[in-house]
Amino acid sequence: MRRRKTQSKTEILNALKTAKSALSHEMLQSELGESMDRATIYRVLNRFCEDGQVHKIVGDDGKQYFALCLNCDTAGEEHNHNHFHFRCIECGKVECLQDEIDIQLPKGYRAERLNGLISGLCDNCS
Amino acid sequence: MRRRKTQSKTEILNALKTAKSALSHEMLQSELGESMDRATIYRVLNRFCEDGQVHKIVGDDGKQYFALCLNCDTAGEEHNHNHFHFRCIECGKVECLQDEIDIQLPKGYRAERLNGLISGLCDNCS
DNA sequence: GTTTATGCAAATTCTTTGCAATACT
DNA sequence: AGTATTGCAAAGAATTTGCATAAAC
Repeated sequence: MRRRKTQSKTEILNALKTAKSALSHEMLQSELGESMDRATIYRVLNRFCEDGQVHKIVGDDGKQYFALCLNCDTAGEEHNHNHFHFRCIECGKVECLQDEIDIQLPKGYRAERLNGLISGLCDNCS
Repeated sequence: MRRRKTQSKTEILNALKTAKSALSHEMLQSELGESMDRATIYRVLNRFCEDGQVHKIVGDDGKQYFALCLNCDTAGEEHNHNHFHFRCIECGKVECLQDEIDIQLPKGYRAERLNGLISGLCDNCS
C-alpha cells in the first residue's frame, strides 16, 4: 500500500514542524481548525507513526503526544527513540530531552519501543 | 478524610500482592469477578495511588497498570518511582525493572513524576 | 481507472461522576 | 451517629471503524 500525498498530511506535518514541542491531538485540532476532521488527524498520525516519521509519547495524563523524528537516530532501517520526554503539568508543553538512555533488560527480553516521560514543571512554570 | 478498611480494598490489595506483575483494570476485573464494580476498582486504585501504596504505569497501549510499591524507595515522606517498567506486547505482562534511572533535566526544570516504559517481548514470548 | 485517503456518523473503549444506599469507625 | 465507601447508571473523554465520496496516482 503506497502512501499518497494529501493536503491533510501536509498540514499536519507542517503543524508538527512548526511546533517546538510535541502536540496532542487536541492541540493539533485547534491549530488546524475545526474544518479538519478528528478521525483524519488520528489516522494520519497513526500512519506517520507506522512509517516512522513521527513518534508517539503517551503522557501520564493518558493522552498521546506526537513529535517529529528530528534528532532521532535515523541511521539504518530502524528508528531509535531512546530518549526521554518532558511534560509540564502546568503549561502542558511536551518536549524531547537529549539524553540517550540505555536500560538493561533481563536476559531473554527484547525491547521494541521505549516510552519515557518525566512530568513536572518547566523553566517557565516553576 | 480518614480512610476506612473495606472488603473491596482488601480484595484489590490482595490481587495486587499475589500478582507478580502490574495489573490493568481489566486484569483486576477478571481476577476479582464481575461482582466487583468497575467504578469501585477505579476509585480504590486511584486512592491507593494518592496514598502512595500503589503506583500507576501508563502503557503505550494507552491503558493504566497498577503495581504495589514494594521495591520502591520508601525512605522519607516521598516515594520514589525512579525505575522503568516493561510491558510484553505478546502476553501483556507488565513488570518493574530494577534499574534506577537518573535523567538530567534542563536547568529550571523540576521533575515531579516519572513514567518509563519499555515495550517488547519478555523471556517467555520472544 | 484503480486504489488510497477523507469526511461524517456511529461505535468502542477507558475512565469519571452523581447520588442514594451501605458499611466503617 | 457521622462520614467514607460502594453500587448502579449515566456521563464524559479519547480513539477507532464502516462506508460512501473524493482525491491521488
